[in-house]
Amino acid sequence: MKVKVSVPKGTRDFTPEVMLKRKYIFNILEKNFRLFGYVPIETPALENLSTLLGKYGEEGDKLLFKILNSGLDTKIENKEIKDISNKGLRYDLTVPFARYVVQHRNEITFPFKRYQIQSVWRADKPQKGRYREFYQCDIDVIGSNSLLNEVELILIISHVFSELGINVTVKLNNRKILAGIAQRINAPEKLTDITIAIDKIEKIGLEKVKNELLQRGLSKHQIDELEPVLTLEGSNLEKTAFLKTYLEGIAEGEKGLEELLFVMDTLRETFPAVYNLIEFDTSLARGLNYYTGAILEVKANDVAIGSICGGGRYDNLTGIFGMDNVSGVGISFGADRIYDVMEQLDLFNGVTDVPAKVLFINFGNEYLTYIYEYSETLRENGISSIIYPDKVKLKKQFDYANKNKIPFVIIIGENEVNNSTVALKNMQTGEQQELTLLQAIETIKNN
RNA sequence: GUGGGCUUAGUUCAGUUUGGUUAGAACGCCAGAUUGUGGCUCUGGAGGUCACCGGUUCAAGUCCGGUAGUCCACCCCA
Repeated sequence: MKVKVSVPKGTRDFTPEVMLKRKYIFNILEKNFRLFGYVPIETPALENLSTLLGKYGEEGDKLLFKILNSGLDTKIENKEIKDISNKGLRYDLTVPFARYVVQHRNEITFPFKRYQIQSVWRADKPQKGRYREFYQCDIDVIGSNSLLNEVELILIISHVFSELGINVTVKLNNRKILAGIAQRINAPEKLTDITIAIDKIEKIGLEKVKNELLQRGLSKHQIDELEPVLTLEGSNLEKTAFLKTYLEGIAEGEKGLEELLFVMDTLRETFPAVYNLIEFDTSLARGLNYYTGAILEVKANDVAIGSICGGGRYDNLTGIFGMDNVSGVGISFGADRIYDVMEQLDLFNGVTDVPAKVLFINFGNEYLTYIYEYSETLRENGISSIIYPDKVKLKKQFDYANKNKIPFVIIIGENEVNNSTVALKNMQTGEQQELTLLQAIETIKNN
């Protein structure tokens, strides 16, 4: 009987072909994280609901996957959520990390630089570039207020995406600037409404944003005062020059601008090429409400997809768990979206791995001792090798090499045994040579 | 959470407009031509309860309703 099988909505299987490409991305990320001295940790897929709830805003709470308590009756009627569920799947890696830091505070030497590459889950409605289970690759520095951490994160972004071959723009802003703007128009309590509305300026245009602001309770006068910010254009320096005047006398706003300028100036003076990726964008808001300072988002220049990396500074995330005065800053690379971007731009061309470099043809057990010995020698030389397990017709064995993109086939039969050689066939060119094992190894290595 | 499109062989899709005998193609798969040499070619073969459940009808892949999945937009977000 035939059974219909499938994976749950919004989740995916990864085939070997896809996994080899994903590994390529993860390897580049991890290599760069290590080069900057970040160390790995992992946390459980499950967290206590009390750890997760209330950290991501109202919207985030709704998107949390909650796990039923074990030992429940099979029928649940009229139960409050707190009665039936006290655990949930992690929604991101930052909040579990804050929990980790608080819990392990006595073992950690600050500033603590960690990276974490694990999947997260959101009960979102899936669509393009949006999955219910996806990987985040986070790096955070916790226990340091220095803005040099922000500088370093942007430097890492630049390294990673240049190595991957993706042209990006790093959009930069600061929550304190946004707060200052809200204060400037006498609507500090409307900060969230303002940021949600101005975030859409590029998408829906000035007039519609003004309408939305009216609906969200701002006065005509306040909106007029806000308008120069909404229409702000020009170079980073022109924008910051405007805000310097606009935010004059508003302490929080001035502080935010000062932080932003420090990050930008440092990069301009030391890494001009990296600075050129940066765009100061007053409309960048970011939804997660634990951010307090710098916020940033990375967009791919050549593909229309949501942000592929984002993050910022959070001054008091550990405070929620009872550990005050520990500031953190971090970013999260969205591996699945990076994959989609690279696939669309055809950037995997020639970079992906093959299952093995060499396939040994099986002519029967009488040649097995040679095959085993030779394949071990290849492996000692770092050359991955497969022995075809069945003695079947050559066509099938060659087909296997083709389909798995294995570049070389080694044939050992009666002739080769008599001559103490191997027949090495290059599957791309079709060229076949009778060589000693050492010569064969050299040929494979040089290819 | 709101709105829309789609679902037919392993895959990509025709067929649905106008209901009518036995649902097609390409690619892929298997076997042979070719028992120590793959990609090309030729020959043959397997593979479908037309997503599921129900309704209308003498008759449903085709019309109607529901469910699920999937894709897209909005909301929000990686």
